Amino acid sequence: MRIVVARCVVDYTGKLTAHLPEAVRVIMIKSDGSVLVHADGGSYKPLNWMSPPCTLRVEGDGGSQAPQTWVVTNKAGEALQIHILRIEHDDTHDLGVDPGLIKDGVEAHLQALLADQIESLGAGWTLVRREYPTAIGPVDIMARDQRGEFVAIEIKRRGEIDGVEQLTRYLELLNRDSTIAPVRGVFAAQEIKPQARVLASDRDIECRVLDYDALRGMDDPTARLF
Amino acid sequence: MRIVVARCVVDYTGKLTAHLPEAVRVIMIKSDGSVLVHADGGSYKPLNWMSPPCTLRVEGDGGSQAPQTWVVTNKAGEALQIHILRIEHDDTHDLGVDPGLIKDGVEAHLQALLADQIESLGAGWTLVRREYPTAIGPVDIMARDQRGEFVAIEIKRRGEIDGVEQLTRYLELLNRDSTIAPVRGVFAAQEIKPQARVLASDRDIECRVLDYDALRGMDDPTARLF
DNA sequence: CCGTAAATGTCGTCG
DNA sequence: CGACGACGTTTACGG
Repeated sequence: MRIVVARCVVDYTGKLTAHLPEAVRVIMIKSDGSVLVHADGGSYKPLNWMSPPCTLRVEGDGGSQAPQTWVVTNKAGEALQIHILRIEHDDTHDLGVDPGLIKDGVEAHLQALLADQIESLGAGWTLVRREYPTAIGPVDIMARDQRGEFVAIEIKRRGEIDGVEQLTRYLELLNRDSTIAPVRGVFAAQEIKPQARVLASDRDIECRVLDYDALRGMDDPTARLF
Repeated sequence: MRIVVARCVVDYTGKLTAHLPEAVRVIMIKSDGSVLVHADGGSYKPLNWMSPPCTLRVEGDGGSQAPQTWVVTNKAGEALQIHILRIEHDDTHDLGVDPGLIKDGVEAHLQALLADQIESLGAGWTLVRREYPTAIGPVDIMARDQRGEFVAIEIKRRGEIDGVEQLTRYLELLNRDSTIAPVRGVFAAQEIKPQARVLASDRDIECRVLDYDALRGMDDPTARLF
């Protein structure tokens, strides 16, 4: 990876047009050719960038410190032009291949925990299957209640309106199938936004707030991911 | 901004748990305290990060090159631990305040172009207004067709299911208003995904694919943003 | 500060 | 390779 600190002007043309006036910025050039232009603030998103695969070409190089333009292009015709006015720092490091990130705690894990502890939603409930397939996509969990009636469960970390819409579409479809109807819905999330709760209530969908730590505590500790 | 290249092990605990095994990575520490951990690949998203506002504390510093741990925390109780094993590079640069990004060509621009050329959707159509207000948010464009009936137009760069849901919510609300009902819907986007098209069709919403370049070409060139 | 919608979203997974 | 949904989404905008 090459790391350059330089006074520069940057222009992007592609999905949109963007322009950065003259200032000192950090330019990262990764070994796959991708380029990030960072300011000293904002969050992790660069001011401008080009994603791989792309190629970098140097124009008007009149010497190592002379003004020059770096042009990064890709197959889609997008272009990032970096006009270098003065280089303050320029260094290249060999980082090697990164071993990558190990994650835990996302929706998939919530789903696994809840499937293993389906009775936490109601006594006598049984698991039909996870990722229950339908024509418009899989239902997170299909279960049956103590009376044997089907329950479609949609799981989110944060429950918002679009999650209720998603579950509504599933329920509409599932209830056309006379072999399983009636199917009711449960919207389960670690946190449910008020507007989502209102919409769910309006559609007779039950909301359940999940306690991730409690589910983990009840879970078989040998099943830890790491 | 401080830029460090170091062999490190990184752990994040917060909204989830994440672990990065030992490797050489680039660590950016911005002046607002935020931290990014980048590998030499992937896209602009760091492997791990902490967004501002947050604070960095150094633990177990046994000398400038000795193993040490940087702990970045925020008010929400999230923590990023960076175990520094060996520093290959460490430099600080004063970038000053960035003048910021100037953008053009996003949905707002599509909306402006389409509002100016509303007849491209149908002969005799007239613009009622852009950002037509409703209780649940503004409709991108409200128009009337050649017969004077109202048409609510939702504009996206990429038309997906959630855009159709959004327009559906607007239409449901608008059609309760007897002074403008019936209101029909048009889903307009540069690109419309098949599933979105199916859902729109099911709800009697018309899909229209927008040609951005053609709309620009017809547009008054003096109206350029920059 | 909360809530919603947009994003050059990016990233995984699965067909 | 494209479609689809999740994301520690982040970010901008309005009430």
